[in-house]
Amino acid sequence: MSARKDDIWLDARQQQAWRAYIMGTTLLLDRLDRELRQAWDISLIEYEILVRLSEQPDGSLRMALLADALCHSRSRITHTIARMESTGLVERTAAEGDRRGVMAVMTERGRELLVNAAPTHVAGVREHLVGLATKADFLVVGRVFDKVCDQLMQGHDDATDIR
Amino acid sequence: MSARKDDIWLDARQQQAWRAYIMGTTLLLDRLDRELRQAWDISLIEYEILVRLSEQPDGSLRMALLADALCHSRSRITHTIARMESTGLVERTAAEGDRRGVMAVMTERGRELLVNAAPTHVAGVREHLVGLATKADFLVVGRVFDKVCDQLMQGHDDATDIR
DNA sequence: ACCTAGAAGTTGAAGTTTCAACGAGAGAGA
DNA sequence: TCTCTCTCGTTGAAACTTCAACTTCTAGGT
Repeated sequence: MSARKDDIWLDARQQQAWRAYIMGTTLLLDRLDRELRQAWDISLIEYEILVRLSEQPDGSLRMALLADALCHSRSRITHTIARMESTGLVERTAAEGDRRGVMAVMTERGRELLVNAAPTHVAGVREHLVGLATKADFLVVGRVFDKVCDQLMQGHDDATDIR
Repeated sequence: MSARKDDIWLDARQQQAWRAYIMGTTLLLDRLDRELRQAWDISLIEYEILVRLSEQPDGSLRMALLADALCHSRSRITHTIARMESTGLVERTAAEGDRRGVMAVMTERGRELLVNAAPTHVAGVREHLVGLATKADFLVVGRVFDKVCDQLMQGHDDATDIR
C-alpha cells in the first residue's frame, strides 16, 4: 500500500524512453501506412495479411490462424478480408475437413500487388527505423518485444471470449 | 534496379525483430487500452491527453499543441476532446490573444480521474514492457525511437496539409 | 444416438479515426 | 486599407475497428 515512489513510477529516463516509443510508433505506423496507400492503394494491415498468405505453400490460411498471426480480433479479420475480397486481392474458400472453417486465399492479383508493394514497405522500414539504429540496437528492440509478446500472448483472445 | 538482395531485404534476424516489434506493440497498446477502460472507463488516448494537460501549470493546452505533443491529427484531437468534454473531463475555453485559438482545460473531475488512473497505467507499462527488459535494454529502445521521432517529426502534419 | 460445451466465423450497430472541405482569424506586404 | 496566404479548429461523411449477439459445426462424454 505504501510502496516507495520509485517502486511505482518510472524514473525520468524511463519515462522519456516510453514517450519516445509511443510517439515513434505512432509516427512510424502512420507513415508506413500512408506510403503503402499512396503507392499501391493498400493499407498496412492488408499488406501484412498478404505477407502471411504468401508464406503458405498454397497462399491460403484459415481465418483464425490469420487472426492469431497478426494479433487481431477475428471480427477485424472478417471485415478486412471482406474488403480485400471486394477489391480482388483474396478469395474465400471452404476449409477441408471442418465445415465451420474458411480459408482466405491470395489471388493472382493479390500476389502481384504484394510483389510490387514489398520493396516500398521494406524501404520504409529501413529508412524510418532499421537504418536509424545500429544492428545491435535493433536486435535489442526485437529481443525486448519478443518478451512482450510472450508475456501478452497467452490470454489474448477475440473480444467475444471471456476474460 | 539490380541491387543485391541484402541491400533491399531485411535479414532473417532483422525481420524477426521487426515482427516482434509489430506484434508486441499491437498486443501492448491493446492491453494498456483495455486495462484503462475496464478500471476507469477511459481510453489510452484520453489518458495521454490528461497527462499532457496535467503537466501545464494551468492544466490547459492549445488544441494544436496537444495534437503535436501526441502526434495526432488535429481532427482527431477535436473529436476526442469533444467526447471528453461530454463526459466532463475537459472543457473548452477561448485562447487569449488569438481568436482562432481554443484551449482544452482539464476539469477537477479530469484531474481526479488522472490521479486514480495513473497507477493502473504505470503498473501496466511496467508489467508488460519495462519490467521485462533490463534497464539498459529499455533505454536502447528509447534511444532508437528517439531517432525515429527525429526522422519523422518534420513533415508530420495534419491530413489537411499538403504533402 | 444424444446432449452439451466450446470453437469458427459472421453480422450489424456503435464507437473511433481519417479525409476533404470549410469558415474565421492572423499576418505580411503593397 | 486591401488582399493574399497561411494557420486554427471544426464539420460531416467515409473508412475502419470494436463489441455483443448469433449460427453453424465439432468434439467429448454418457
